[in-house]
Amino acid sequence: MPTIKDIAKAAGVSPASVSRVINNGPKVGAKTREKIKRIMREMQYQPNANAQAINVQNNASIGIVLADLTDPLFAKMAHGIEKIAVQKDLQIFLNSGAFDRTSELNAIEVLLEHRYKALVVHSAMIDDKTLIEYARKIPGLVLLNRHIREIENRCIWLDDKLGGALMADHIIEQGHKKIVVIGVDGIQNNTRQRLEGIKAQLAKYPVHYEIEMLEQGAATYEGGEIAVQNILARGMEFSAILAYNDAIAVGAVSMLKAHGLSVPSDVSVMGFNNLILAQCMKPKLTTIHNPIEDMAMKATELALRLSKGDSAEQLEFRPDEHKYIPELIVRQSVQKIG
Amino acid sequence: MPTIKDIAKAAGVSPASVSRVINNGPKVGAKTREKIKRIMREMQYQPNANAQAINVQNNASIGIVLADLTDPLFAKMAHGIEKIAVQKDLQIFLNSGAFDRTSELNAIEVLLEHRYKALVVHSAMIDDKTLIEYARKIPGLVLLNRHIREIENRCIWLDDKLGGALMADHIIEQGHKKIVVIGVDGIQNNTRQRLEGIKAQLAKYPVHYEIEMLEQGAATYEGGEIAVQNILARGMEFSAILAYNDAIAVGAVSMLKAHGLSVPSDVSVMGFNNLILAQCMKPKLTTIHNPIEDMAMKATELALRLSKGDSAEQLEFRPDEHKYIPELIVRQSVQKIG
DNA sequence: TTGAAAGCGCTACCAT
DNA sequence: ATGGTAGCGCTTTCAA
Repeated sequence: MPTIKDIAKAAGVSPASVSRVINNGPKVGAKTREKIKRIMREMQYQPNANAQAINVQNNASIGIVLADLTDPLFAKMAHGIEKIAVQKDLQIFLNSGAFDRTSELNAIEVLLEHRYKALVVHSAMIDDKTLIEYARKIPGLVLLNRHIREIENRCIWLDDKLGGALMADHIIEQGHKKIVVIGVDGIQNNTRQRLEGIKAQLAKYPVHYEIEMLEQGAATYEGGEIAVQNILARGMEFSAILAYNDAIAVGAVSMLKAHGLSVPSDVSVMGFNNLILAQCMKPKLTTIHNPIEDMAMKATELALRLSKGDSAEQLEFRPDEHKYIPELIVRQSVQKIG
Repeated sequence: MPTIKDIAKAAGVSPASVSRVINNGPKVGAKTREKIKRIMREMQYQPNANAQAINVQNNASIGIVLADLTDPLFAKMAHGIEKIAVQKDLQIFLNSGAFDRTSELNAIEVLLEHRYKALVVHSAMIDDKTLIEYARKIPGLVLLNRHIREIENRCIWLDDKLGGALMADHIIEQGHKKIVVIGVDGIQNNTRQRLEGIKAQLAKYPVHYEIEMLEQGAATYEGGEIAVQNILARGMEFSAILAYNDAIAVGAVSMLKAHGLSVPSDVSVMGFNNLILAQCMKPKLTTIHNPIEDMAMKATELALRLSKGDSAEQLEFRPDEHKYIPELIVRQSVQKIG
């Protein structure tokens, strides 16, 4: 693999000139430039990005950490980030945390060791305190899909409380009084926020509601099946299920059917996120739209801006630009009762 | 940001010793080691991966290129690759090609510039010739989900012909004679292979079949909807649709319904890949299982092995270890007719 | 416009 | 067990 020196020698010039050509720098004569280019092509020269990175401060690419590659929401985030990257002609380097605290931390560390300056981090398992420290230490770090008050100017998040409220409102309007919420465990506070939103909203109505919270492991189809099995096994009474996401909702519907309960005539079910899944389901899933792709784009732009030197504090902080609004999507999985 | 020299100075030792400690090397006294470790912690030392990479030949991490982050099949690939990475305690760096030839090429180049030695490439848009050149040039490059005869010892692929044959067999057994195949355009030869498989299989039966091939853009839900619209607009007659993947199939089902045709009583539909989507659908989708996760794991292991110096030619090539077998999954979207 | 040379942060060899 | 030091491939002054 030829180095810059080999090229220089072959072209009869100095390494400095070759470097200038590589970087499209000025101060190289036209014919010299052409000659060097030709030789580079002939010798199949390939710059060594590591050597370049060691010299220049600035690693322009964007480093991203995603909690879980298997989450379908991931695809949307990745897509949003990618859009910005393509638009600005930047590279993205993705590291996955596999939904595990240690891996997530490791993913961040690796990116830091490679001296990425703009970091979009979607962490589900790292605690607030640690993330705050990171944020303080790394100017270009932005948290996607997470809200930590102390560093909220560095966060892009969904108004989960509102999301919960929207769910509650809809389900109340349809006359439901015995409600089961299926959340997920882990550090993620989306679950808690939404539950708060749900409860707060219920409290506004002058009726007594029974609400059960069920936190179980996986935010997946299988997770939804298991959750419903548990609910049924416990003999709970309920007419509605509010699921943490669409996949859980779909799994729940399937397990309900397996037990002879049909949706929405026997049980109403709501999902969250409004992924494709929700609209191909039968019955089509009533859910909450999550503008995660927009959020990802915003987070990327922010990370890029911050990494360019504008400190977060200098940027005026407008909460409405950081907090995104969920929306109720009414379809067919909720039915009016009593 | 402190360097190795700063640490050495602060600890009153030489950079060499610090380097040894960083790399858990031998030949450092216990107390010296502890002292250096302490100082590193105190000064928040963070190794510079670029500087490290410039010295050691070997970039142990795995570079991966994926054609499209938004393809749900992607999640499975990524997951498979990740499994191996975690197991071997290696980092993965992912670059996306956004389903565009130039981006895919660029993604590979960037990885090469960073001197990644093990490359798992899932390219949909780069032509055979270019990939062959890359494979020849880069010992650790493996192609995932693609079969190029000239370098098949460097490919991990699905037997798409068999996949097509399985579809054909099933649909024939159910008595269908007018069949529409929905493929996708682009360089991808999966479509062609499957079509070949379908046709070859049909030819074995002593009956006349009408088969229409429709290549349209997106391998998505929306793509499926559009395809069915086109089929209907052209006034084609058909009793069965064989879709390129589950998403298309689901979109097709939805559009059929919108036109008053129900599945499977009016039209039978088959998907491909057997993603979660296929089993939450109503009717549950009859489809072909694609063991893409296993394939991804295999590709990663192979890339790793090749990058370690065993040249591909030395490794005995056992086709059955490179060619994966699809499987028919019978559910509810295909019905027996006349 | 061009070249010489001093680093960038780290590793690894050779001494001690 | 430790230190000195010559690179790794590249960029970037500073001189010419």
